[in-house]
Amino acid sequence: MMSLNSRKRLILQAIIEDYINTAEPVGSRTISKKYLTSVSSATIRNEMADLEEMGYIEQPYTSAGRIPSDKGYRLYVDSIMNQNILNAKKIEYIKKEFMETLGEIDDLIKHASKLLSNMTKYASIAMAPQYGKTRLKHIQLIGIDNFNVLSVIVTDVGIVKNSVIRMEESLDIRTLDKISNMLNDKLTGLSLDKLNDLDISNLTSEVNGYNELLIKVLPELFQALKYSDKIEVYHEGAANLLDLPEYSDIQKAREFLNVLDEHDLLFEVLEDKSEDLSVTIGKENKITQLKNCSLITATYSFNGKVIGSIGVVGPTRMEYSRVISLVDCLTENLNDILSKVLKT
Amino acid sequence: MMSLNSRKRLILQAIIEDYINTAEPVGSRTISKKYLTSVSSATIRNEMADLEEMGYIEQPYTSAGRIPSDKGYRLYVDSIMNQNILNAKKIEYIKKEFMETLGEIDDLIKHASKLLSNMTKYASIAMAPQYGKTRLKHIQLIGIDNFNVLSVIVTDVGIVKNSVIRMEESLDIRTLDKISNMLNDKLTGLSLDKLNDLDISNLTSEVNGYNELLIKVLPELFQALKYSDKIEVYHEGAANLLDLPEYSDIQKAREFLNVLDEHDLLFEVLEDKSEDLSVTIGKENKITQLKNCSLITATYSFNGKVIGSIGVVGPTRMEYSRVISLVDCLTENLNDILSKVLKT
DNA sequence: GTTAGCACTCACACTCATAGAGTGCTAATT
DNA sequence: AATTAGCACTCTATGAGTGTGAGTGCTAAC
Repeated sequence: MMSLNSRKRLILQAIIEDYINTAEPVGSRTISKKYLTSVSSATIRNEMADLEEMGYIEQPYTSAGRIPSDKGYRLYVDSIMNQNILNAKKIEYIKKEFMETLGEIDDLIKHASKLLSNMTKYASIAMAPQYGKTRLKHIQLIGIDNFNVLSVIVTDVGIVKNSVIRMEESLDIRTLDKISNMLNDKLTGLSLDKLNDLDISNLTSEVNGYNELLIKVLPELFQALKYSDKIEVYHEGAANLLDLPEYSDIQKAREFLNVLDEHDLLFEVLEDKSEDLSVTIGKENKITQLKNCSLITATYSFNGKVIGSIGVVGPTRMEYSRVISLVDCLTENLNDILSKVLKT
Repeated sequence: MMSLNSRKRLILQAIIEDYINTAEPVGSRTISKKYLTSVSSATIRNEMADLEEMGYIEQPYTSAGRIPSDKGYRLYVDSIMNQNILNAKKIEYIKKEFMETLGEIDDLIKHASKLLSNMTKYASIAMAPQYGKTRLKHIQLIGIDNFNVLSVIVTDVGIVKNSVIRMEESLDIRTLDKISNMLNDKLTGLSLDKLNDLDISNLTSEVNGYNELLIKVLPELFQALKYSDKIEVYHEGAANLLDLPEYSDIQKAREFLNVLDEHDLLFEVLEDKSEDLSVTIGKENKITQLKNCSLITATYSFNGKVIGSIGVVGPTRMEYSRVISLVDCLTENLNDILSKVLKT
């Protein structure tokens, strides 16, 4: 019976790591010379034939070396590879970068994304906080002048969209405050998603005479909130991938870049990640255009609640160990900063 | 004496337009067959030799056809090409797309950028409104809870950054209103750029006891405003360019994509455009990495004041006429919407 | 001033041979 | 029974050599 004994695992590891470095199919001689010097290439060949039969490696064409299959990478990531230990300098660097970022969460995430692509040399993708899942903390209507009202919505993770509402009738400060207070009373603590489903008419009874604001304007505002969640997806460092031989074929490069420009697809990819850190390899991806790619994503949270995710996209021939440790360290810092910045 | 007679101009036009379509050097026979059927190829050859001597066209190598030089394109754009007339459907389409956009200016610009790259099939770049040049209309401090103050800054073109400020000391609503009012009195009408240079200490005398807010927090806030102007540069449709033969060389593609990821560079490019509509061809670009590209940009304004710009980047072999008319139509609509949405 | 004719140039596509890396199998070795 | 040496075989990548065709510049005729 053919089993995945420890030598086979060593060989698989050797193949994967060599392939990750060189992007060239790995031959038996290379392994016997560079990795398992005590064994002859003939022996390695036999083992490789077995590994191929088991589906962990494949041959691009007859009499070429072997390259890892998605299944091979999966085994590697799950139980073969060594954990990469980030050196202190890098950790320090990440910390420092984060400390220097000022501004809102959005900026923080953008910065993190840029940092990630710079450090990994792959592309990074990120979604801004999904406010839908956060709770309303404060809503305030502010009169700017006679006919313009500014609405500001604050959630437990910070500020969200806010917009200027143009009114037909003029409202004085006193009235606006009154309405604000009423809205705060009724709505604070609700998740923004719920605001959408809310029956506004319940509220109107209490503040009569300002129907325009309540019935026409607010629902629109809430709708805009929902919409804005979807478009806040970024990517950075796409150009990095063009250096890799995987994308020396323009056609492939183009296909990949197209995915990055489709915010809907990216959103889909990032949205359904619930684990802390997730590795998706090649065909495991639901998105067809990403079947040649691997994704390493992590979620970031606030108040114990996941509010978004960020990650790295690259070819399946990715430096998993290195990237995982980077993503891990980065999100740790990110979460840290978030909890500090947003602390109530 | 060699002069740029009207036949030479026709030939130059033929060369440029054929080259724009095919990306292949254009030969004398092609021109005599497709464009100037009444003249023989030999004559065309003579004229082409002249055009080359004058610097309007060049030969990639001996005995190849001719391609336009930057100088040739320049002449073409300035005084040869026919103005493209957009068909009604396209105009309608642009109008419709704009009508359906809701949300803030930023979203509007992003949408416009996307629209532009989709319609032109080149890449588009855009900068969000430069608030620095706009005037403060309203500033408001809102207490969210005991230790968090939300500051909102409204300008004459809409909303800008606003941020939650965490305070050491608790401030009640009354106090915040008092400070808000004071700030409004003093600051309304100033351009945001000026806020930075402002001597805060002037203000403190009037509201004693709240030094933390005024001296420590506000300057930081203003600083953040300045910073945020720079990073709001987008690009869309980079992948479009990969379809062009100009970028079949990965190296070139990579170089170009890098520029797009460098927000500082893009900012620089977009910032110094003051004309209504500007065409920059090849080496006319200051940015070295764009010396092979042409740029067609336009500014958008509000209240007669230019607040940002948006444009198209592509190879020098660009469909100038078509793109110019699109950019023109688009910014016209954009300005239109802006003036309606923001009308006070 | 224009055109036909012609020799010349050069990139590109194509073929073909060779080298080299790697395999799988068999037989010998441990 | 597991390992290894040896060998024939396969397939790609590389580079040289060749032919083709588009295009030119020049000259001489119209």
